[in-house]
Amino acid sequence: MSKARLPIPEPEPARIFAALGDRTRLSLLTRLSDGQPRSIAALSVDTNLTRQAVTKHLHVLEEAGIVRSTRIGRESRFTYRPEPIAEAKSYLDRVTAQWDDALLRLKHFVEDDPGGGRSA
Amino acid sequence: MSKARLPIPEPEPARIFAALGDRTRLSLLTRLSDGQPRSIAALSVDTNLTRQAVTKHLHVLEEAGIVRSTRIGRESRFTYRPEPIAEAKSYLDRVTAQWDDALLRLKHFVEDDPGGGRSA
DNA sequence: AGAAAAGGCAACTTATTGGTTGCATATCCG
DNA sequence: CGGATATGCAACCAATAAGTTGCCTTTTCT
Repeated sequence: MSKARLPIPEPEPARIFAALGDRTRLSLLTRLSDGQPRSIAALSVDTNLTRQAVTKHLHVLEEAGIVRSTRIGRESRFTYRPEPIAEAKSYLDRVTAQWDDALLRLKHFVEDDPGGGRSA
Repeated sequence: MSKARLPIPEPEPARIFAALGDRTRLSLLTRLSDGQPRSIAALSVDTNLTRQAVTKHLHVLEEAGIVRSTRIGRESRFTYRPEPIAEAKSYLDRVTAQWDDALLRLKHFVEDDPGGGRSA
């Protein structure tokens, strides 16, 4: 039994965040998140970078699972995939939840113990 | 009138995401997000990295505004700051919102035009 | 067929990152 | 005071990232 090949490697949060950690890639992301597939050429206009630079950024996004590429004729179309962004949000939600939980505990501690716990 | 100095540079989303794009820093973040300030030494135990490596990661988090450091006696305490994480979530929410919006438009388009818009 | 359009691939350069070691400084404590 | 604790600072190193240029292949379109 060989391990089933995953079509998409399900990248960990760190890889997703790293892919988002660049202005150019965030810009590409916001353009693609309207659901419209776009070619590299289309994504390269309105940028001062070369087509190859844009290509590299798109590959970074693709390896993070944030976009998918499909070759159609002579062009390759990049399409937004929502799952990794959802995973990133979920991760941040857990961080926030732990923080909120800590605040709540502190509040209860103070309220339930007006003396602040000091025995003196 | 000189521009008022911001105590914290209010980093852009890309910088925040970049700071989150590393396993070690995510690990430090989850430890600090319980609200407890910790010294560098305390954050360096349970890691195979050197203290200086941890220090560098903490500085990256600090420059992204995610933690704040305060020197107390001979040690510097790092404390979690929730604002940048909230900003990151808000950014991802906007991406998701645009995506959802696009899906909704598509749904309406299909429902309002059962012929798919093809005149032939 | 032949030019134009869209990409892929590879080599190369520069800057940044992640990590290390060594040493100096500041505190705390008995 | 003097040792242990906690950190800061600087130099240095290897790997990766960001971006470029040059060239070759595949499609389209007329």
